[in-house]
Amino acid sequence: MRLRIPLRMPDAYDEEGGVNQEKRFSVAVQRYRDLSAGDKMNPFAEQEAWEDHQIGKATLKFGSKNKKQISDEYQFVFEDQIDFIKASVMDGDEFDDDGQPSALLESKAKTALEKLQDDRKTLPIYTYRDQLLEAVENHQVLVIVGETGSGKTTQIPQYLHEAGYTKRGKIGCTQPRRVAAMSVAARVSQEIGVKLGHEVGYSIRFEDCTSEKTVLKYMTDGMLLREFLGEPDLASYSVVMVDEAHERTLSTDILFGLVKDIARFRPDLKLLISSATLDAEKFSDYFDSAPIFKIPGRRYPVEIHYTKAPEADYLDAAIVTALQIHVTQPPGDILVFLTGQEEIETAEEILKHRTRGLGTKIAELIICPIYANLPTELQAKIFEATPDGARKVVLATNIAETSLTIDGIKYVIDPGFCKMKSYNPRTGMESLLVTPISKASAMQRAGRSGRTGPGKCFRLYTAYNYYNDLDDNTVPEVQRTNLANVVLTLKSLGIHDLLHFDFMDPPPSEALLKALELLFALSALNKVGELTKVGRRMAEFPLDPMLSKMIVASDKYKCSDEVISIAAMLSIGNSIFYRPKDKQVHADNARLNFHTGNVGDHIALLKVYNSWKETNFSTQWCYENYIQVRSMKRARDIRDQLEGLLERVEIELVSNLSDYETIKKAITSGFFPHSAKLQKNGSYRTVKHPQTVHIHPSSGLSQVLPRWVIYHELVLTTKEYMRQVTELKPEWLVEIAPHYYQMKDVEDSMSKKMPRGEGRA
DNA sequence: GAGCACTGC
Repeated sequence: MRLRIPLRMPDAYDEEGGVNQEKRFSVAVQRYRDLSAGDKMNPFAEQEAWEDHQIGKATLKFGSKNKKQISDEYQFVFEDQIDFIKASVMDGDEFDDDGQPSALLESKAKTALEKLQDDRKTLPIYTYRDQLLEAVENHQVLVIVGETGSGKTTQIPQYLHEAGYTKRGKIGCTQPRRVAAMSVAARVSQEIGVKLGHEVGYSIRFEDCTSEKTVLKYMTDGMLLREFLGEPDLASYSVVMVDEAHERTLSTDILFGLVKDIARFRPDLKLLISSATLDAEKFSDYFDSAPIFKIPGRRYPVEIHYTKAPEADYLDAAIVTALQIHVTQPPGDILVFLTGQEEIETAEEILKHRTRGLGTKIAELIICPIYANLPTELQAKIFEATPDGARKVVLATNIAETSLTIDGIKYVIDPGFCKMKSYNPRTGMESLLVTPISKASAMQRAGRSGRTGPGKCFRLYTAYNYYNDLDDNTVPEVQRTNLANVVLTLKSLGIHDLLHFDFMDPPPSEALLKALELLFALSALNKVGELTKVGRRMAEFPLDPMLSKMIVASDKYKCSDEVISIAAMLSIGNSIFYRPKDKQVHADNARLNFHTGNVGDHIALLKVYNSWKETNFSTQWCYENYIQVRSMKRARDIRDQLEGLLERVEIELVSNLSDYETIKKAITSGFFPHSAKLQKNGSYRTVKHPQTVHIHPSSGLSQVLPRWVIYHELVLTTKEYMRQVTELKPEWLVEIAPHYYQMKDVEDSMSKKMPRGEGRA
């Protein structure tokens, strides 16, 4: 694949300054000019063909005589406008029946409502309202292809409501993201003129904004999956719409199999599968040749530019292209897709350095990094309006592909890579790899430049690369993840033959078998693969099975209070400690405070949580200890939810902070399959499926090297690492999991040969 | 003595 040559260091430009830069620009401009002037290849052809295809199909099927004029001021954004959500809720209050509405307020509300109703009629989908209702009437399952801006998400549930479908039950509409579920529900409640949470509501984790009255329910796909557990036939729903199905989230894929199944014995249930991409045929095939209903979108044209030859270093090419756009192109902000935090920081430094070298020769370039782990207050910068005469360049991860929308972007630079998680079921190891993106993803990125006006996308790869090297679609998550939790969920829905579960794209059978094997080891399944009582209790928790088992076991060890805190901290992953480049020593010292006594990483996490709690959840405390506030708040939410669930599985909330050993035994009850033993050379060997691993350097035990450890997870980075490690007494393994370990597994043959100074902490 | 794409329950 592509080679990365070392970046030219900024120093190299010190002496030559602007002159050199100008040379570079003209060369870079030429690269594109050659292409766009060339007659062999039309850089817009792909986009045009695609749009023709989209509009052509709709025209063909339904005729174009009623097609509405596209309105230029149309720019309603569905997703992730946190500011928008807040505004919407405040607008919604205008319709509140809060006692004594003034005459002025009433007339204002009426006008606003009328305007909203007028707006609804300008949406592309409005033209197809009657045909759509007819299609839903005549078919149980319908695949809907609708571009962003078609209005499908807000309008289809309303049309069905108006047509009377809510008399027989709720209409549920799933979204892959929480913010989308909230903001769409807010918008629809405004359009109908009801208070959010009454007739129109949303349901996401930690927040159920619905009531008895609710008939239009927007929700995350994961939330509908949890609802299946309490209502396996979805009896309270008359319609289920799975929106953004092309994103193929893990939950969406599981929902597909489940709704397809219940549709067979519930002929009254209507199913809408809504996707924004060209692979509608695949969805149709999966749902027994369901008809496809196409609705044209509404967006601005985007010019696509490719490089003439492959770029050896995409980061350098991206920086050059950004500067080139800045000096040659009309006003409009730039969005650059990079793979991760480190790359973004590097790009930021180089860009700053190069523009500084140019002095006043060019307009101001405002550089805005954005990635999920960037502290919230720094993220806000990308939403600030660009001052006149200046230009903004946003350096983003994939977060900007679907999760957030930035106004004013006119240019997109797409190097063609992203970081993707993969899972090896044989070793149980996860890794994050820089991988070429798919064509679908490239289209999505390009579209980010055409939201508020015509845009341009510069792809840092060739047209040949695009057509021949990129996959059509991203490998669905279900095929590259640990399935332990999926299998537990399906088992608790009474689905036994998982190897024949009707997945649209089946995961490797090895991954399913690995999950089954684990659940059996955890005593969640019996020998014939049925859920045990332990398994049913575990399924109540929205956690990975080993964490759930650890909580169930904490009942016996009388330390559920501590264990749910540890589970919450572990389940938020690797983003608790904040380690800025310029204060690494301080950050590391702060972290060491929680490791005194070599208690292990699990107990250290417990100490972090409890210390924060003692400060009454102080933000300041987090800053002082280099801890991410957002992660801690999330841990608190999860912990609260887990505490609520304890009652459901009849576990008493008991605290036993004085005895770390019992806490560690509870942890071992869930994580005994993850045990490892120290080798002579300081590495470890996993006990059950032997492989060589190491304690991650961020662990409090990385210098201590206990003889026996249990670990939370294995990750493959530069080495095979165990992340989150705690010391273990080998006899616990036989005591806690006699079905899994025998004495010979845990006999300590190396006690005589232990290196000096190492061994038990 | 390393490295944290992005969601979701």
